[in-house]
Amino acid sequence: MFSFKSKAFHARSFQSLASSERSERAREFFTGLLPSTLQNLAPQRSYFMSGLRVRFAPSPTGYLHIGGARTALFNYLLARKEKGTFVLRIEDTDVARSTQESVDAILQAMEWLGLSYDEGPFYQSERFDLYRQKVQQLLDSGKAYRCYCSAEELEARREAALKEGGKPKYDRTCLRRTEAPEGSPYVVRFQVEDEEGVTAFDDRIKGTITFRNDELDDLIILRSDGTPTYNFVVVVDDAEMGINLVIRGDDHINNTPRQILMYKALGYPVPGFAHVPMILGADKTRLSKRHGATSVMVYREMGYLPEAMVNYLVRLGWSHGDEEIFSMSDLIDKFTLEAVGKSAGVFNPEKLLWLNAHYIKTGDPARLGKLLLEYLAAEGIDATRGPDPAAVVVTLRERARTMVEMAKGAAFYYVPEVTYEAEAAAKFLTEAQRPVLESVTARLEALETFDEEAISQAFGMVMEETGLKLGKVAPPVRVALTGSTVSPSVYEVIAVLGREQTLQRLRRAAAAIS
RNA sequence: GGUCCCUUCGUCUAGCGGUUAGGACACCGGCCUUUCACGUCGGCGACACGGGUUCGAGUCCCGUAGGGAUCACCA
Repeated sequence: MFSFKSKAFHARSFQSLASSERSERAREFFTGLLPSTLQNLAPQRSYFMSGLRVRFAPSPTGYLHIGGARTALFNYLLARKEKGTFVLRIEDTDVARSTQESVDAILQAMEWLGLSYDEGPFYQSERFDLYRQKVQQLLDSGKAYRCYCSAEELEARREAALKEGGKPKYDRTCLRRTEAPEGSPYVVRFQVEDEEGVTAFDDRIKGTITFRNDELDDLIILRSDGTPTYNFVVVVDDAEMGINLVIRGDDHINNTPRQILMYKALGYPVPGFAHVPMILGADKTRLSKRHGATSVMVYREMGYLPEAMVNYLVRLGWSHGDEEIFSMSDLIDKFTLEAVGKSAGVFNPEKLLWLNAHYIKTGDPARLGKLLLEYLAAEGIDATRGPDPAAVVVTLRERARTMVEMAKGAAFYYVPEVTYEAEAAAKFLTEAQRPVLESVTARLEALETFDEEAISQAFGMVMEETGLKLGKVAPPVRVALTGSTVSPSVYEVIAVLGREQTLQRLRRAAAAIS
């Protein structure tokens, strides 16, 4: 079983936990599952978990986007499948660009998707003491050195090197420096040793990847303002938090060899790596705002269900034979890194929409009914009075692909007075149709039970009486009840609306003909 | 430009030396039908290219081309 090496981390982890109500809740949840004698072990980690420790480490500089969500999902799925531990860490070492709003947005999006974590969220901004200590360790052991070159100098040298066709690599001016300039600002660089050698790792998705060490730069690990940089803290934290498999976007492949060198220099075991391919836009470039919505929470606003998003995201780059539909528990059962593809995938909103329609069609009407209320409210419709939302969902679920579409389609049920579409009224609310409306009104009024079966029979009698086919009877009724020529089946609409509303709308329509 | 990664229908993918190269989304058409949908049946449509290895390559190897990522005191 894993044990924490660093006292500093031990103390700080509790500090972070205490700062987060969410992780308190997670802790209580797991604690409740344990025998009372073991409960005081629970805060650190649950005893029934396996050794796998993975993490999601977003940078809080914006909302949770599609790509990040998929990375988080893969981590989550593998942790749950292997009964491992899923750690959430907030990478906010760039204090200027990080915001609490972004942290909240990311947490909210993960909750919406159903991605729960076991430890964290840990904030790197609260762990600077640890990082400085580790920088000092490297300095003391001669594996890092101070560099006094200014950012402007470096930039100039980089450009010069590039212009001559050379590599924009740090020239190690300060490694050879014998006398440190008194009081000058400096950064700390990690020294890449063994320049003749290679650094290789066996990526769980991509296979073996090898880099020549002389391609690697002496990267900056501590800025002149004393704050550490990403490539360093990610190593320290992943090691200190006992992460043994790093699942992240493949834009990090190029960072991996120097991170491995730092693990070794700090005396840490090197974790496994799994680099998941990027998500591209339709033009095959990295997904960005100009490709449309990339924030997962914007999809919620657009009426998407979280299970559709999860299902779509996982199938983008992963497959299980010919299967397309996966619930979260299916995925926890079936997900493997071996079945993750190597190549980047194009984000296809059409397929997401199809999946969303599927989950609307098959979802629990009571749950969707509650959701519908929220989307109706967003449309400015008060649905506190009127038909049961669950019944409304049943009439609309086969013709709405998003909850927003459903809300628009459901509006007529709840408006106090239907607005007739001009063309619909002109065609179906005319003197010629008045007898039909009156006959339907009379038959429905006489009904003892008001269900679809009885309603259907009533229409049968109307057709007999008037000698008209349903194709002539239904349209004026539809317009009278919904204001539109497009709606669910009129029988369903009548049943859901109820006798009182139906008759009232029928009479109003007949009266409107004049 | 250097380095690294990738390459089966428009898109997501199945395939793990022998298949009429399968499925899904999208698109087109038929059927169903009280509107719109749903559903259902069918159609269109791919192994980037060139060399090898092999009795036999989408599958293995090497090139080429194309695409992507990365080269910061961002993460």
